[in-house]
Amino acid sequence: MSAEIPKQYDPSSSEARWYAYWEEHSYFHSEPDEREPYTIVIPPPNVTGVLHMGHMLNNTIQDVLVRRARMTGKNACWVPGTDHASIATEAKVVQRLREKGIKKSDIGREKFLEHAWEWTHEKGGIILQQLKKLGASCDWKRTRFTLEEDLYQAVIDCFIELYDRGLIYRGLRMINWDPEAKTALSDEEVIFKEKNSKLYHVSYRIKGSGETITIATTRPETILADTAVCVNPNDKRYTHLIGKTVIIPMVEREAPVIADEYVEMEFGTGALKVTPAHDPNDYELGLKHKLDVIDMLNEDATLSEQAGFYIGEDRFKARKLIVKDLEERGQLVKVEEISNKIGYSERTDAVIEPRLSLQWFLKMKDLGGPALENVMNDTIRFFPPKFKNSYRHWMENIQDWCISRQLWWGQQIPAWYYGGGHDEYVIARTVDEALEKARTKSGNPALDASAVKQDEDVLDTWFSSWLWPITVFDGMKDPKNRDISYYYPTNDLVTAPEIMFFWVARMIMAGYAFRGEPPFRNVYYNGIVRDKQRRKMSKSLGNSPEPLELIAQYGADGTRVGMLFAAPAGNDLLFDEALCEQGRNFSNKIWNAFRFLAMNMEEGVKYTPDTRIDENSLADRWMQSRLQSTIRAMQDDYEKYRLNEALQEIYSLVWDDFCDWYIELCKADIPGEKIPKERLERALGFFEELMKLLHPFMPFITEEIWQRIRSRTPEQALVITPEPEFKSALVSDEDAALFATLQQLISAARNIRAKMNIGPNVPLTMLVRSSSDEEASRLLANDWILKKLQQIEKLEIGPDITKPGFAATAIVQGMELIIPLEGLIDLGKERDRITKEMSRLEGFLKAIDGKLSNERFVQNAPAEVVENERKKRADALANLEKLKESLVELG
RNA sequence: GGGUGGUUAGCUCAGCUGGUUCAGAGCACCUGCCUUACAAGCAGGGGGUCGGGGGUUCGAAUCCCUCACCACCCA
Repeated sequence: MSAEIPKQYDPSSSEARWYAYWEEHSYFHSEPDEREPYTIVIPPPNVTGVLHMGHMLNNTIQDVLVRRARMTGKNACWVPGTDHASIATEAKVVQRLREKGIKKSDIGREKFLEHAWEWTHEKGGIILQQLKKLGASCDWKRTRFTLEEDLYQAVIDCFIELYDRGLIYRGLRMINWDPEAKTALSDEEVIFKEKNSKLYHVSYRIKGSGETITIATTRPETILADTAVCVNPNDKRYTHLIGKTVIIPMVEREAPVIADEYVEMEFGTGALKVTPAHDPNDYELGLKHKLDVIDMLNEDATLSEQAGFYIGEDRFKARKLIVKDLEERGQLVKVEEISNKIGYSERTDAVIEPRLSLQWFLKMKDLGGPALENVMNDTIRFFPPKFKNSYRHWMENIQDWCISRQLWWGQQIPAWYYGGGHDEYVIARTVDEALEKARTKSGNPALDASAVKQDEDVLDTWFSSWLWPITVFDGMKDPKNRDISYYYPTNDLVTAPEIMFFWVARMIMAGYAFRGEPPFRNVYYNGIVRDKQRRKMSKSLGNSPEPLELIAQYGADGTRVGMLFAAPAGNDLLFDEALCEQGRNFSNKIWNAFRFLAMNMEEGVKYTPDTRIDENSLADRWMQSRLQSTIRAMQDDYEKYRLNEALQEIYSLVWDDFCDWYIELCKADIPGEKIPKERLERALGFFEELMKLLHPFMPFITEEIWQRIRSRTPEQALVITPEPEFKSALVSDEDAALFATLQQLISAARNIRAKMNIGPNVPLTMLVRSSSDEEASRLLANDWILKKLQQIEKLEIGPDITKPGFAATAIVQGMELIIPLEGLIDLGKERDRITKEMSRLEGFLKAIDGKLSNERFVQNAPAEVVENERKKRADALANLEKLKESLVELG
């Protein structure tokens, strides 16, 4: 097995092979059993989407959690799936049809949906295939889609249930209108962006006097729908005008001047035009002051008949036109440059138009109660907890949720109209049921099927994905089934903070509303992936690397490590390919560690990795102790969801401790000879433990090596191997300290070599003046470690070492390391080195003396602290003395 | 405008309830090395008055106030 192992690790072949092997043996599939469940539901990506960096990070984290849970003996179940992304998908289908010259309205609902399904089947699920490349250990047999039959029905059931509870109503309200997609949006789907705008000052005539009042507006075209002018009652400038009548420019309509404290006196002119149909605040004012409502916009944001002017023109065109006309009429006072926030559609990026519209709403107040309480009391924990604040803020100011969308791609609202009246509808699953209900409600038994017509609109996609943790286990259809009883509540949810309100909050509401239990126990918010300039990575900016190319270049393991290295929970990730490179380098390091051990195997000999150490070897005891401390630290990190720190722990254990020290000490004494069998087996034993700890982060290379170390049955695959147990008895601080002393002596010797230009192969004399005989004997008992890692011709350790005149010295743990420099050595350099060290110590001493000479410190600080300062002082003084001597001896 | 979080080495960050050389890690950088696996490597090294100011305390990166700046969320 020794000869053919390549010098560089090639991830491509092993990744495909091991993923296929895992799938073939169904390691990722879960069925309820007597074990404790561990469940994650994936945040469903858009069915027609492709993998981007955000998905990479999000799913890497989930995979680490799931794989780790699987290795701690839990019945791990990670449910994958996609959502139908109502607006985004419909927009794409509409566009595709347009390219073929087909208009949505021409082909009708049924045909349109055929096209949508076609598109979905064509593009759908690609993203899930991409996740496999990343190594995601999802239970693919459980893959769900929010628009498949069962989940469709679940959403309808949910709607009906909430309607029956009196939580859903149909109402005329101010909503966010997307004129591009021609649909209503929820508040959460509106993105506010800071823009440079113009503030137009327009003067309105006061009826029956020569006076005018000047208002300021950013949307002058809406003047056409003004029905009042409002001032602050405390504003002395305008008091005399309150109750008077103004003439609205252009349309010459009369409207009252009203007073309301809502108006900010400082903004603009302090006088506000009121357009109840086209601004949410104005709408509220309109209700309060019983103003007329004039709707001047069509659904595509062109001006309607109601406007009176510019009919049929786009709103932005109309804006230009009215500004010109006002100017000509002398009513445009001035134009000011300002910056303000403008709402855009999250999906189509169209400027949102506030619009009065008849829509379906869900009352949020009652649903929000338990959802708020159980996050605040940590029944559901947030990582990092700082997000609890914004969650609370949102929850406490929650508005009713507009759940209807003027789209076809989605669950059609189960409302049936039998007349034009506001109240003439029924809620029903089928046309027959609707008819029956309609007959009862209308008192007209003669109604026939042609008289009832289902609502054309569909429900917000989030109105299906808020049920996701329930519906993936068919918990709406069959609330007591085996799966939902076993897997629900799920354990962890991993998602981006951006969708905390869209999705997380609503899932929590649904969880309590339909199951009386939270949907999950913990929410881990991963950061947003940004580029080095902190810009969010996006397709449109073109600043995002292609995920699959990263995987091809650095391997899935390398890419995962690269992402996680930079991803503390809740902090944004500044992605840099160099991190993936580091991950790839780590893969290669592991590979070569294995390669080295494999090269030391004798042909035809069977090696059995051994986790029992050689009790007589300090190196073994130290490595064991380090391993155990790391196991403990990683457990702690996992509990706190500090995955990047867990990764750092194992990275450092593998690279710094195992490769740089342990393997070095394992090497055969004579170059070219093989490592003795038992020693090699112990190294392999450690190596196996490391592979277990590393597996959740780097699943592929660890499985590859695991399977190469010995041949395994499918039951012995690493993916289902229990992670190492922590055994506190095996942690030895004493061994760790002794080994650390030896490491420092070696480092000090290397330092001297480097400073003095002494090559690594030049044999040295090492003299160590210890503080006691015991210390000397402890070190001497392990002198092989020094000799193994340094070319030493003579080694002496003891309290009575005498120092030759020409020698370099270093202080290690209060001991003096002396290296005689009889050869060609630069005395000046050594003198510089010592002088530098002395001045460092003097500075240190000065700080301590400052403390100790402060009487109040000595009196008030705890005795141990004072004592410790005294000891530090004594140590520093002693070290300084030794260095002084050395300096004298150098002449 | 309201809220939240942040400002520590060139970059990204850790540093919990003040006191162990507590000023750290990784990357980058500099120097020297193809030393029995790995140059995608090995060894060694330099670098920060912890955003400014003030306060509490014997003692502050850590607690309080204030200012500046940045980011995010909400209106």
